[in-house]
Amino acid sequence: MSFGQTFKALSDPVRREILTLLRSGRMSAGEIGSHFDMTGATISYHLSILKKADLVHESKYKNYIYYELNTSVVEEVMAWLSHLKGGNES
Amino acid sequence: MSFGQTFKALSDPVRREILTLLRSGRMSAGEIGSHFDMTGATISYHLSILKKADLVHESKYKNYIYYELNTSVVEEVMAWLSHLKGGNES
DNA sequence: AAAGTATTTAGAAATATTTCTAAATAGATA
DNA sequence: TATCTATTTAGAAATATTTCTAAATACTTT
Repeated sequence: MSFGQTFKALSDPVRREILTLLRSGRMSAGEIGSHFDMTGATISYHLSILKKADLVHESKYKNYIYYELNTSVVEEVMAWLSHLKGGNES
Repeated sequence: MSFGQTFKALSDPVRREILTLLRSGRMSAGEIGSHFDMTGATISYHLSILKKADLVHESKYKNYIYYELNTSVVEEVMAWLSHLKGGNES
């Protein structure tokens, strides 16, 4: 995991909204796309960025690809931020 | 404050390193720049991004401009991330 | 006031990001 | 098997980001 990749993934409003949608559970690519006024190809691009940043995991079922939040990376980012404001250890 | 701006600011490695430097206290622009193999103009550009994201504050003394971390925005970002992984309230 | 030091601003070049359309892939159903 | 549905990939256009050099600003010291 690289923080650069993770923060870059988090820097786009569409991707943050996708993550927010996934708070309530796994969702297929198409279902995610239906919340946005964009082509499926664009949504797929954003999902690939989130996947590379390991912020989501995918699983296949029938015709669909389901995405779900990976909270462990979210926690790593929080730990980095916590260290930042944490004071002057090490 | 906009999360987009904040995450974008955090997505660059130079800017994350500047913030890490500022963990140990305020520092002048030149002192910050001396830690990088880049022109002062480039460092100034990065500082302006951090400033716009409200991640740092500046104060002037004599010839120098000092920068320091603004931890309150760091906390707002952490709160957003916490909400993300937090489960399904609201 | 003149010269020096610290920092920013302007403008340009190289690179990266975001979006689209069109085509490709993969799996499901008729 | 042929076709339909869901999703991704490729390629291109528009926009944004990062870096540099050169010049401008601002404050200090001589």
